[in-house]
Amino acid sequence: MTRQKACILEVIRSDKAHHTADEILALAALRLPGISRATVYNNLKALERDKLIRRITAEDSKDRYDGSFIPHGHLFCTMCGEVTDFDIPDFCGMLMDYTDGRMDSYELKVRYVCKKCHRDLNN
Amino acid sequence: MTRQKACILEVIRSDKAHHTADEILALAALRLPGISRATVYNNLKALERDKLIRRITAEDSKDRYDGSFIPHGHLFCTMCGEVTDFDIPDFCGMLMDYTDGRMDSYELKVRYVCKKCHRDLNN
DNA sequence: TTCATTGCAAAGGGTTTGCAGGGCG
DNA sequence: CGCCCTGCAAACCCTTTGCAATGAA
Repeated sequence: MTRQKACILEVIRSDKAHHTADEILALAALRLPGISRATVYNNLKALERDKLIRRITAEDSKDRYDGSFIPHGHLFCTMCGEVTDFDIPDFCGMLMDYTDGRMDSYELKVRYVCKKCHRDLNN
Repeated sequence: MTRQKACILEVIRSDKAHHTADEILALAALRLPGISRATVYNNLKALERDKLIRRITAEDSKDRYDGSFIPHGHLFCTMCGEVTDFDIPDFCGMLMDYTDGRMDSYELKVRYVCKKCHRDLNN
């Protein structure tokens, strides 16, 4: 665990946002000026492999990183863009059953209309 | 609807596999020799916009395309990269319940080790 | 005719890699 | 001494774009 790796992990964990590699580089550079892009990518890969962070493949082809180790999905409101965490009790267990225990991880995105926007629609 | 566009759509629909743009180019070229990479990408984008195909953002950064309209998730083998359709009975209904009927669509990716790769691991 | 579409090649953009220098056991 | 990590730059690879030629309506 080098200073760089610790810093990158800290950056990802200290913020609920799901940052891109580039954003992580910029944030890490505030504390460790001179940290290089390659180091960020190296460590993101290593941290993901060690299950300390999760990679989210977004729509725009830039990967994003999530420091939460608790599996959960995301609700995307198609009207206001709000993103909410989303949990189905024992969804992991269900997927484990479906894959005969061969599941590694999952990613669930649900596009919907949030309560507030739905209410606004009916006014 | 040009010959090229029809051919690309036909290639995607005539096969359950989730092909990459490159594979689609190769398959389309069997029928329309000389079809260009740019044309394939142009049409994939147009077809996705018109909801005639679905784009799947895979782990390896190559996008894949799916001609099926029926909602379903995808299993990604972390070893061989194969992508398979995946259906949880009434998953849509379940998400509808969770969102009070406000769900629009969902995307479910499950990383796992496929049967074949799992068998190979144990030999 | 008219204008979107094609095909070619070059550019783009995120990610990965080769390699020399450095840090730590 | 050995090994892994860093940082830099160049390479990679998939995808997009600029532009002249083509073809569908």
